[in-house]
Amino acid sequence: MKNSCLTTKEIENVLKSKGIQPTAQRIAVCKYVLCDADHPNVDEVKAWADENFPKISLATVYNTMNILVEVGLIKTLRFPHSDKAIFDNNTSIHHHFIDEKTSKIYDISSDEVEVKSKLSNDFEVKEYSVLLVGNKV
Amino acid sequence: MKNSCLTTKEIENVLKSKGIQPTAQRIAVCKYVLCDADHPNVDEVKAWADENFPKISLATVYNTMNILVEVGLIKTLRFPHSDKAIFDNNTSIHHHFIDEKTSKIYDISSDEVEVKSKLSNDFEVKEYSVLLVGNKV
DNA sequence: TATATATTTATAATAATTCTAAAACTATTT
DNA sequence: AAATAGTTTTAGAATTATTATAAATATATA
Repeated sequence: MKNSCLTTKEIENVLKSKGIQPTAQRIAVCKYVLCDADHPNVDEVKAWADENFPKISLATVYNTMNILVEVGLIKTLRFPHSDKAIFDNNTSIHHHFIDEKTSKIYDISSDEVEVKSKLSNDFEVKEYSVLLVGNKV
Repeated sequence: MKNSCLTTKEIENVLKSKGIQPTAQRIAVCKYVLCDADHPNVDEVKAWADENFPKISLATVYNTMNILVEVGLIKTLRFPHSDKAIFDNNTSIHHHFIDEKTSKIYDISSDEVEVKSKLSNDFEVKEYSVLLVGNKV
């Protein structure tokens, strides 16, 4: 398993703090999803887990991802080019650039793209993000 | 059928100009999708067609939407809250506000939300759009 | 340790979309 | 106008993404 941004103990504590039982499968998924993963879809999480964890079912992967989204540890993204959900462990405001050819997603910080809303008050904006599409050279 | 923004003749011409044979089914779908529809999904297009056109199959609806996207008459949108494709007959740069509660999508013009990119040159941006999420009052 | 509760699993079910191949339609050639 | 070639539509099968189910397993609690 690759070097992770969080120790097992830390992941356990994060899960507990959110009221989630830190089972072996959940910890394994989190090791990938909260650290090394870069906008993975469910298949990628499953593939990683199959290589780095003795046994996990696809149902548990889906279930765990849904739980992580519910408690706000990750976010679900969907883009026009694919019908698969993509997950993002960066839950603060930021943006995405998607390469037309490769479909690779790049995180774009709020510093790099400025958004100014002049919307009327009846639009109460809670969050926003910019999707940029183009060519990465 | 509701009052449409394009006559049948005009739709025929639009399709022909894109190299698409203007069949009865395609014209019917276009009457809705290019005019009255407001961010419909495939089900909504099918439901409209079932009421306003003698007979059309779901496969033809999918097929027609795909063709319209290919030639650039409409765009596909996908948002985190749903795994269904949503179609937009506004193909120029604009933005979307989605109401958390109702999932209704509001078009937001470029005048209302300003986007300024400071991205480095290796990101060649071809198009972009802002997704705003919140509460519409 | 026994028991209650929660989680995981394999599999079935559902839902969105695409594929297939025959039938129906449209355009073109005669 | 009939024959032919090419295109589109259709019903239904296939595929893919995701959720539901219910039995087996694991964990927490008394």
